[in-house]
Amino acid sequence: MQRNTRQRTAILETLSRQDDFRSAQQIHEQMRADGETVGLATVYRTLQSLSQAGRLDVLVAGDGESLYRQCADTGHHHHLVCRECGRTVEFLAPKLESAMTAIAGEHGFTDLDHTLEVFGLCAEHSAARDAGDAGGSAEDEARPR
Amino acid sequence: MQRNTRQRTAILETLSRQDDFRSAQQIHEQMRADGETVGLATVYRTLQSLSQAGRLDVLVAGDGESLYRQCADTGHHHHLVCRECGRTVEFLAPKLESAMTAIAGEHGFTDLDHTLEVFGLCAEHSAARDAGDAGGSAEDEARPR
DNA sequence: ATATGTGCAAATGCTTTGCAACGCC
DNA sequence: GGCGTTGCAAAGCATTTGCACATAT
Repeated sequence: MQRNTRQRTAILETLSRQDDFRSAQQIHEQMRADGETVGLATVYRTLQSLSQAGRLDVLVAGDGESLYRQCADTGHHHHLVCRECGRTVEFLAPKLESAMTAIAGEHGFTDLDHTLEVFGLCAEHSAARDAGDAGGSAEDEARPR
Repeated sequence: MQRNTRQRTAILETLSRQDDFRSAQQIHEQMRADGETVGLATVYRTLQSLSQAGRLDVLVAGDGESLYRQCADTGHHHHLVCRECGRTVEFLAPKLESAMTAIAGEHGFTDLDHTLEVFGLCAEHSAARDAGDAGGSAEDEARPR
C-alpha cells in the first residue's frame, strides 16, 4: 500500500539532505531548483503520508503552516527551532513528560497527547540581531519561516 | 488607541460567558445566534487585538485554526484541553519552564518562546468512550473541535 | 472634527480534491 | 493488467485586506 515511485524517492532524498523544518512549498521549490519534476500536490500528499507513517516530524507554525523534517530520533522528542533559519535541535524532557501526565491525571484526563516546541534565535542569528540588523538584509529568501 | 464600540463590548461579553476554546467563526456564529449583529471580519480583528493585548489566550489547533479563550490566569500558563468538549484546565509548570530555558541556553538560543498544550479526554468523555461510544451521538454540534 | 472601528466583498495563502493519464508490482 | 500514484487545475477554508461609511472621544 505504498509504492516506490520516482517522486517519493526524490522527496525522501531531498528531506534527508535537509536539516531544518521546511514547508511543503519550500520543499517543492527546492526540488524544482534541483531539477526534479514533481507536482506540488504530490509533495503535499507524500509528506502527509510519510508523517502519518512516523517517518517525518511535523510542526505547525504559528500561522498554521505545516513544517516537515526528518529527525534523527525516531521516538518521542521535542524541538528547539530558530525562528530565523529553522535550525533545529532535538531534545528529550522525560521529567516534563511525567509532570504533564501527573497533572492530567489529577484532573481525570486520559488518552493524552501534547505539543511542546520551543522557538528562539540560534547563536548565529541572535548575534546578528544584537549587531543592529534592524533593516532585514537579503535573508528573506532563505528563511524557512 | 482602542475604542469601546458596541461590537467590541459584545465580543468580550460573549467570551466571558464561554469557558472553552473557540474559533473566531464559532464565536461569530454564536453571537449571531444570540442576536448580535457583528461582521465576521470584526470578530477576527477584535480577537486578534485582544490576544495581542494579552487579554485573551490563543491556541493553534492541529489543523492551523486559531482558538480563543478568556483565561482566569492572566500570566503565563498552559492548558489541558479535552479533545471532545473543549473543557480546559489551566496549569503552571515552573520546573518545566526553567528546564526549557536551560536546554535552550546550552545551545546558544535566545529570545525564547514556547508552546505547550496538552490534549486528552476529560473524565466525562473518557468514560463515554470506555462505555463503547463508538458511533458518536448528537454531540457534533457542541464540540469546539 | 478626526482618528478608529466596522462591514462587505474580494483577495490571500496553504492545503485538499476530482479526475484522467501514468507507471509500479 | 490492475490499482495505487501523479499532475493539473479547480475547489476549500480560515484569515486578511481595501475601501467607503459609521462612530467613539
